[in-house]
Amino acid sequence: MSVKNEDLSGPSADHLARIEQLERKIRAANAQRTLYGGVLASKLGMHQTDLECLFIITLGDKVTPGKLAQETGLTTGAITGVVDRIERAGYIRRVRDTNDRRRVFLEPVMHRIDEIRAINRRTNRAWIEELGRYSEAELELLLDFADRNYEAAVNATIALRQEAD
Amino acid sequence: MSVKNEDLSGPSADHLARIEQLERKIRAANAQRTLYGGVLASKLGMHQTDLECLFIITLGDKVTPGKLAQETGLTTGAITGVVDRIERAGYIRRVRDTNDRRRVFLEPVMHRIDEIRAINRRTNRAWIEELGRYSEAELELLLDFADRNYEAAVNATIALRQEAD
DNA sequence: TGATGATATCTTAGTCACTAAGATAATCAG
DNA sequence: CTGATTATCTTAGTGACTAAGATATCATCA
Repeated sequence: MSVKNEDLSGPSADHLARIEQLERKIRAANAQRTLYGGVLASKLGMHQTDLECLFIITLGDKVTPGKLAQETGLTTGAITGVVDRIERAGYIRRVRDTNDRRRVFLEPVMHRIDEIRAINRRTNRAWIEELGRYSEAELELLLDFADRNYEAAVNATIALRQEAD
Repeated sequence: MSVKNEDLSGPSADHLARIEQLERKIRAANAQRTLYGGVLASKLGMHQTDLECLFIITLGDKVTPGKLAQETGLTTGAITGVVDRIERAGYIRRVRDTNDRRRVFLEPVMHRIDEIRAINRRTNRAWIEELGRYSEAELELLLDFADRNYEAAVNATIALRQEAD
């Protein structure tokens, strides 16, 4: 990331306004993506939470119910229900860990998950094309930004949890 | 946005891999921001949905319960409950539209909302600082990207809704 | 003006995903 | 072996949500 500072008095008011605008736009985009997730879930006959959990399962390696609970902030009891429904729908399988038989791995059933990906590719065709037009350098900036945004969110969550009530 | 295409055979495999990586990171950041919203909401003694609705109310101008229902995808019945709770907590006031007395404007109580913003500023101090280091050109790119992402999400949602079941 | 349909919000009844607490079972430490 | 810890599941109860309909206001037009 390049650094610029026209003067030493910190960001200008105009600059600050743009930053706030950026935050609002990101939140608006997030909200819209969340809405899309809800529509997609109901189209698939599943709950939004379940679809989000399924996404986490497909991202991570050897995800367990406990890890799902951590990452989503849901209780382990709720996760049992989530996993039950996703498994019954055929998107994952529970596989006992042979090393530690208390644990369960949530193994994605890829050919079923590809069905969902196919829908996403179809409805996001134009967007994927737009992304393809970004240069390597631009993608680099966006990737770095997304990374920082993620880290900032993690840190903000930790900070908030630690604040005295 | 600049356009680059090293060859005419479309994006390279490497380029495509980066795009997918970008999408995953954005989703991960979103999920983490959502989680933060949940923690913040519970800290404030409110529901996550209510906090999200409050955000929409503060963004838009003269937001009505009906518009809230549209933007969130919730039923008007659910929105009545949301608005009841936010109003009872003192963050908004119901104000009847004098022109069309069926309608209700949800008027944010700014000094109460500033309390929430103060928390966000506190927990996101480092992130805000990081944002301040981006150049105007970089911010421009990020803003444009967020815009496109939002539009793409809107279009994807419409496309998905229109697909035959 | 008065009747008809459309629109905005609220109400009601019922459902089910969620939480909190605890049960179960496996692992680990001494 | 014994007690403490960890991972998952179970159970009971709650309340946010949906679906359907009530209520009130507005718009249209004969």
